[in-house]
Amino acid sequence: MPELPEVETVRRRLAPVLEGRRLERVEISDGRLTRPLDPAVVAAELSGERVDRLERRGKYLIVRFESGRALLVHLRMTGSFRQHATEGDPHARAVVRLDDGSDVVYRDVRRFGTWLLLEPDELEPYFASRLGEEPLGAAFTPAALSARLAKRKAPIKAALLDQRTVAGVGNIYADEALWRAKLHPLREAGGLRKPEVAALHAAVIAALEAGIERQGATLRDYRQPDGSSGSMQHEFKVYGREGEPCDRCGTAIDKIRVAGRGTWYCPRCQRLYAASSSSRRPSLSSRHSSV
DNA sequence: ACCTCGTCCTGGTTGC
DNA sequence: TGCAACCAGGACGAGG
Repeated sequence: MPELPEVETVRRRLAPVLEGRRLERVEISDGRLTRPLDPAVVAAELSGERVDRLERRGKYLIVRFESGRALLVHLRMTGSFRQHATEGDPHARAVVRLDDGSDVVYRDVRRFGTWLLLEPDELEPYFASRLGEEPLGAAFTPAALSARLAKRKAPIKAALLDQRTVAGVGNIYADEALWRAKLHPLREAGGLRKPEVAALHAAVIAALEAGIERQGATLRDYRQPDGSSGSMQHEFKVYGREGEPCDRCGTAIDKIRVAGRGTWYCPRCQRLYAASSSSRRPSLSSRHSSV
């Protein structure tokens, strides 16, 4: 499940390999990859293009060509790139031969990943309708996040998974950000108070930056293009840690299901309801009796 | 307009 | 032991 930190790590590794190179030949062996377009047609269109820059927007990799066209790659669950072909790899779905003679292999066990070739004027509208602010960009402010959450009745976890709220957050980093912000995943998105939104804003950034610093998390299939693993999985505060103690308070991490996704949180640090007033100030009866 | 849920996919794990 | 059922989940479209 490559999310923003994993995709950014792939981008950084692949950029020096691809930038400036001409795609000599492209072979696509998975009929689903370019759906609904014929993969042979897309492969032929890609052949001869020269890579200008490798960029990222949310979880999308953007291969920008000198022609102005762009190949949008979404890795979905199990998509990955390898700088070296492995003989007889059953999950290799495409091979790109570069003009320096090297091959870049795209592999994807579950075949959810997609390649979409866009003309120069198609890129902007494609993202505009699908993605919110880039979380590590200047436009992602507490006010911007607040505006995206306003009046939404959905649980905050569901809102974070919606790419129009903030681009690039997936199931893992949503849980990690909510833990950092001390917010229960079922809190109503539009009901967060201003300081809570501010905390969430900072938490999203912190969680994603921690992931990038660790070169992503390696779970199941995700690998970097050179085959090495990220280490963020060892830093998870809640994700996948059901029953283990919370780093802050020692309470056992709980697992629930929100928006159809496994969701981990600390039941003590991340309360759904504010602590009852009786725990903070004397009850009516005790005040009366203390006279 | 917003929200929830089913769909797509395969491989690893669980349960009988 | 063998095999079926279940689980993982990002984006999208259908339906409420």
